[in-house]
Formats: sequence, structure tokens, C-alpha cells
Amino acid sequence: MNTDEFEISKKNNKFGYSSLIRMQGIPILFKNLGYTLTKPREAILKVLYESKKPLTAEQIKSKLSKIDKATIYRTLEYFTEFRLILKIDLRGDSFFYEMNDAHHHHIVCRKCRIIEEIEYCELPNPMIYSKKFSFINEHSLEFYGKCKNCV
Amino acid sequence: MNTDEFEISKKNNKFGYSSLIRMQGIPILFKNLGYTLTKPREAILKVLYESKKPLTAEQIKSKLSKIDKATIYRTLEYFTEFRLILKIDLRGDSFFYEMNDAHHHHIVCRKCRIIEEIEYCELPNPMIYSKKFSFINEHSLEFYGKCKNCV
DNA sequence: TCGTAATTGCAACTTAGTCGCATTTAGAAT
DNA sequence: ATTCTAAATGCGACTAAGTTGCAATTACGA
Repeated sequence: MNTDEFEISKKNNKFGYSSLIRMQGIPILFKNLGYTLTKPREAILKVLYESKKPLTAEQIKSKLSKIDKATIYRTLEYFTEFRLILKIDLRGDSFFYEMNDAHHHHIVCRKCRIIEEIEYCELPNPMIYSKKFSFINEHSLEFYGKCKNCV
Repeated sequence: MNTDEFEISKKNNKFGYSSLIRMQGIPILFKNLGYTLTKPREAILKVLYESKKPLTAEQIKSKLSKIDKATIYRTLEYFTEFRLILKIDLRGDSFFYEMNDAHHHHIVCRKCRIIEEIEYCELPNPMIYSKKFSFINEHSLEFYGKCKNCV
């Protein structure tokens, strides 16, 4: 992963994807930002945009049978660097991906793996103090327990 | 993973491993709790206990060349269920493991992957409100940024 | 010391994810 | 509109983390 590009894309991504969609100007915006929106990329983005919960690469692939596995993974990596989507770890066998719009976290049931989104977040990254780090601009926070179905 | 055993072991594990070590009574304690401390298990626990930072299964294996890979993984899973150690994800290629003593979190450099431990934590699990969950008793919280070496 | 259940070592396997390369496509130039 | 080129895709082979089945070994109570 190119870390420079990572920083740049993070800075550029001041509008969430939902705004991009509404603006109907995705290809132009992509172009202005120096990115290319191909058909596979648009299809993958649409799946994530329409999903109400985080999806694994495999789940995305199963909805887009014509798109190759390698393309799925490369595209997810691309969008993650771009900061358009988030790659999250919920202690499963693979990573999950979701649109990067409103900041939120998750509760995961240790038994059935059901995922609930929660808005709770009172963590201001910059307030964390560290001598070794020059900046901290990201965090992951996930909760684990048992859902009511699994008691 | 047997979730019943998970709950039981969590409840029993009221003393950290540091206390166990000091008490010099590990095998007896293990036995009383219904667990067996074999030589491979003790060796793996010792490596984790003496390490100042979280280790991957591969890193542990490299320090214990006689112990088989499968045993390493099975033992780490065993101790994790037992709640004697923690399995943590720092967005690398594999999981990290560390002793489950004082509750703390990590800062990870996105470039060089250096890990710093931080004590900062003001997250009371039970206060998180959810209609779908009956209890939430665990969370993971990791911070990401760039360390001073990587600017 | 013996017997049995649990643990280990080994090797084969699974699966998420990656990589190299030939083919195709997007978009700029003509 | 057509051509050109760099970038993206598809394909298949590969990697590496982690798992599994099973025979050999070990822990530990009787």
C-alpha cells in the first residue's frame, strides 16, 4: 500500500459516497480526484452502498458472479486507500468492508456472528498521547457479547 | 470454539497470570480449574509472559523450534478460550497474542507496524445500549497512525 | 506401575488473499 | 470517430495462515 496516496486520498475524501451518488457525478468526481471508475468498480461500490451491513470480499463476489476474485480484492484495496470504504475486522475469518460515511462501530455476537451497528463513539484520536507517534488519526473499536437469540 | 467453556473460563480467571507465576503453583491451579499444563503449554505461556510486546503464532514458533505449528495454534486457542491470553488484531497478516493482565490498548504505525501499548481506556462495556444484545462484555480498541520514525 | 483420556507431532488440507502476465478497456490525443 | 497508451481486468498459479485427521506420546489418577 502506498502510504503517501493513502494520506492524500484521505484528505480529499471530504464528501461521503452518499453525496457522490446523489450528485450523479461520480465519474467526473473520480476523474477530478485522479481516479478511474470502471464498470467493475462501480458494481462493487453499488453493492456496498446498497448493503445495510458490512460485507466480506466473498459475499461481494457472490453478488457479482462475472467479476473475478482478484479484481474484487484489488478494488476493495483501492477504495480503502482512497478512503471511500472501510476495511474492518470483526474477528471472523475474513475482513469486512462498508461505506465510509457516518463514523460508527459494531457489536458482534460471539456465537452467531450477527453484527449490529452502533453510533456510540466518544474517542477523539488526537487526544491520545504518545511519545513515539507523531500522529494518530484512526481507530477501530468493536464490541463483543451475546445477542438475545443466543442468550 | 465452545462458547460455554468460554464463559466458564472467563469467570474463573480472576487472577492474572503474573500472580500465577509468582505463586509458583501454576500446575496445581490449572488442575483445580480443570485444565492441564503440559510442557509445550508451559513453554508457550513462558514466551508470552516474558515478551514485552504482543507476538504472532509464527514469532512464538520461531522461539520454540521443537514445538509443532499445530500445537502452537491449538494451545493459543486454548489459552484464549481460557482467557489467560488475548488474541488481538492489529490489521497485520496474522493475529497477535499477549498475556491478559492489565486492560490496555495499542497504537500501530501504518508504515513500519511498530506497536505501542497504551493504558488509555474509558470504555465501560455494560453502558453500551443495544436492543438486540443481552450482554456486551468485551471490546477491542486499537489506534493507527504514523510513528515519529516514519514521520 | 498401569490404564485411559487428553495432548502432541506429522502431514495433508483449506481458504483468504496475492501475483505475474496476457487481454481488454477507459479516456486522451489526433 | 479512430487510434493510441497506460491502467484495469481475468485467469490461473501461488502463498501463507491456520486447521484437521490420525497415530504416537504424555499426563495423571487409580
